[in-house]
Amino acid sequence: MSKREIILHTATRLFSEKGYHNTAIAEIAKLTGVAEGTIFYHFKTKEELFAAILDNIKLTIVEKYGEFFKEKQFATGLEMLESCVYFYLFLVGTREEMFLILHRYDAYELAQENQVFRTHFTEIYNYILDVFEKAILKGRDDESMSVESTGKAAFIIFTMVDGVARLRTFNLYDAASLYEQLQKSCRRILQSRPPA
Amino acid sequence: MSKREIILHTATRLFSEKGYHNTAIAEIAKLTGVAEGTIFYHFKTKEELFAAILDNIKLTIVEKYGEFFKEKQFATGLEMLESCVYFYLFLVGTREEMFLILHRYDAYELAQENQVFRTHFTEIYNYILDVFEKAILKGRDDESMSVESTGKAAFIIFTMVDGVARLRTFNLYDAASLYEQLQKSCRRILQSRPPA
DNA sequence: TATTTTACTGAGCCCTCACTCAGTTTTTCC
DNA sequence: GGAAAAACTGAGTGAGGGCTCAGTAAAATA
Repeated sequence: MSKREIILHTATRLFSEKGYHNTAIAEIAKLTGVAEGTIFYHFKTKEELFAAILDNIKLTIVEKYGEFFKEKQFATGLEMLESCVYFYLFLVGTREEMFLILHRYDAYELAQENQVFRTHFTEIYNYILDVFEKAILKGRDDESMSVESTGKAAFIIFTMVDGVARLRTFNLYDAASLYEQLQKSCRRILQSRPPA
Repeated sequence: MSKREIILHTATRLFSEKGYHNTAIAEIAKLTGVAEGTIFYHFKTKEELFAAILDNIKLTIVEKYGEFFKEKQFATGLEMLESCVYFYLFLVGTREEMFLILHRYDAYELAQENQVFRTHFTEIYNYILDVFEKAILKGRDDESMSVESTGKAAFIIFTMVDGVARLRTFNLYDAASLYEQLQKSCRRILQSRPPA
C-alpha cells in the first residue's frame, strides 16, 4: 500500500470513530506514522481528504454490488430484493467504517456547503436505491410483488433497511436479532397477495 | 421567558443547525443578546447546556404524547398505531430543531462518553418505543394485528418511521410524499390477514 | 554520476474557542 | 435606604488544530 492509501485508510477509521471535526490531522499523522506535512502533500486540505474517502466508499460499494450481481441469479423479483437487502447488511457488517461515515450527520452537514461532497453522496445513495428499485421492477413484472410506485417503494424499503443498519453501526441495539423481522417486513410490504 | 430559557432556545436552534462541536458559545451569546459569561453563569459547561437541552426535549415529547392520549380514543390497536405514527411525524414537523438534535450523530458520540447524555437518550427512545409497543399489544389483543414479538415489531416500525422523519429533518427528499406509503407499509407489516 | 522531480519532514504561525475572573448592575429582603 | 445575594459583563488566557514553508531525503531521468 502506498502512503497515500495508508493515510486514506487511517483517516477513514478515525473519521468514522470520532467524526470529521473531532479528528485532528495531527492524530491521523501520528497513527499513520507520517509527518503532518505529508498528509497535506497528498491532500491539499482536510476537506479534500474527506472527498477522497467518499470517492473510495462509492467505488467500493459499486464494485462489491457488481461482483454480487455477477455471481447471483434470481428466480423472482422478491427473491432478488431480499438478496440485495441481505447483501447490504453484509456490506455494512464488513465495511463498518465506511457506513459509519455515511450515517454520521457530519457528512450531511459538509454536503450542504460543499458541492463536491453533495455529488458524492447523491451518487452513492442513488446507486443503492437503483439496485433496490431494479429488484422491485423485476418483481412487478414477474408478479411476485404488487406495488404502485416502484420509486417510493424502493425508498421506504431502503429507509427501513438502512435504519436497521444504522442501529448496527451506532451499536444501539443487537441489530442482528432484527434481521429476520426486517426481511419478513420487506416481504409483507411488497408481496403480492390474493385479493381479500 | 427568563434569560436561561432564551439561551436554551437559541442553543437548541444552533446545535440543531450546526451541530454541537460546530457551534461556539460566543455565537449563542451573540444571538441571544447576552455576554458569554452569562451562559457560563447559567450552565457550568457547554456539556451541561447540552444536557439541559436533552432534558427539555424529553419533557416536551412526553408532555405532547400525554396530551395526545388524553384527547384520543382508538377503536383498534392498528388504528392506535397509525395514529401514533402520524403524531410522531407531526411532532417532527412542528419541533424540527429537537429532532434534528436527536438525529445528529454528534449526540450519540457525546452519549458514548457521558453517562448523563446516555441516560437522557435511552429515556427518550424508550418512551417512544413504549408508545408504539403499547399500540401493538392492543392490536394483538383485539386481533387487528398479527405479530410474533411485539418488541421487535415496535423496533422495526419505529426504525422505518424515524428513517422517514430523518429524511425530513435532513431535507434529503420530499419526505411528506412518502407518508402515505409509510402508513400503508406499517399496515402491511402488522395487519392480521386470513391465512393463505 | 549529476540533475531534476517527487516525496516527505516538523517547527511554527495564526486563528478559534471553552472557560475564568474581577468587577458592575440588578434584585431581594429587612 | 442599605446590605446581601443573585444576575450579568467582557477582556483575557491557554489549549488545540488547520495549514505553511524552508529544508531534507529518495526516486526518476539523463
